[in-house]
Amino acid sequence: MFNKETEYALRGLVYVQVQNLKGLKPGIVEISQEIDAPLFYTGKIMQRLVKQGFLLSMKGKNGGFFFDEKKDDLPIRNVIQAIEGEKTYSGCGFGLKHCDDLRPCPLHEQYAPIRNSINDLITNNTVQSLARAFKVGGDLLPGRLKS
Amino acid sequence: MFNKETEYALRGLVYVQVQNLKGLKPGIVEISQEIDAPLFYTGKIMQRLVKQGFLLSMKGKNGGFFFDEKKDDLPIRNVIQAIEGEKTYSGCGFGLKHCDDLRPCPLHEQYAPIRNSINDLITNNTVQSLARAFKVGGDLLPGRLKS
DNA sequence: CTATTAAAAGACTAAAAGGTCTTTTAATAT
DNA sequence: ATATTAAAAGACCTTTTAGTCTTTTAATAG
Repeated sequence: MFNKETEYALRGLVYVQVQNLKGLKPGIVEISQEIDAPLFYTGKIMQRLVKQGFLLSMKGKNGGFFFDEKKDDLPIRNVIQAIEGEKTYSGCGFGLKHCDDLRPCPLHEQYAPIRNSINDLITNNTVQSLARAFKVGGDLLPGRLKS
Repeated sequence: MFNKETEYALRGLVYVQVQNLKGLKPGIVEISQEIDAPLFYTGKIMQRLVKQGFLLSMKGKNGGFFFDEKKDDLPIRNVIQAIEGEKTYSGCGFGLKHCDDLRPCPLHEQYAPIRNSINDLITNNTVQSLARAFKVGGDLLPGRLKS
């Protein structure tokens, strides 16, 4: 569904938020292990996300990644778009530039509602709501974010 | 939705079938122009499709690509799978290896029905049904397969 | 103040996807 | 038979995605 970078980014962000809820600021080594992603690649990705303003980080002892609690919840759509670009889930299912309700490609009628559902899904789910969803029965199952 | 090769393959196959219905066997130059794809890349892709048995071709004068009318209609799923592999539209939306109804990832409940719809779409639509769908009001609109 | 810790920066490599081009093979019209 | 046409084969190139690693910067605990 998503490319690798997006996958790692989403899993990383959700893991950070899960730990933040416990008052912890995880670092790259911990994050990469828990989300089952390559160490250095995870580092690069998390750093890009900080530069893009999705979350904060601190260097040095007791450093790590964390969310600014004053900010609104972060829809995963924002992350996906920042990584994969504007085109995501807006194009024609058949790859035609000109395809709409007036001049539909043969797949349009069937694909349009699917595309809408995907858009709803990535708009309505946030890093925070997903992190909360991992707490089934009040406790986070270990290793759940591993691929 | 699909990668470039799959897009070109599907558009190419539908174009061939549209022309076949008119008793014609288009060649690579014509196909690549009509589906708005790179000439040599289109050639390579069409040739792979022939080697995989999806359609037939003839060399030399009056040569070109065409479908074996004795064969069943070709679901686009078969083409997609041959190009993109088995994994297509079967994985977890969140990229987790272990994600099912029993141990769902936070997106599972929302993504599962979408994935099912996509699977239905690619199973039920065939190259032949799409080619017929392009004939709106009995006549094929020109340039409709251009991207 | 300094050793340690951990993120930031950025150079580099590998693999896959996307695309180009030339040469060879085969069909057929003349 | 042969010139012409068009697919087949396959070598190459470019870009993007994925991943690795080293060096630098900054925070803080002692």
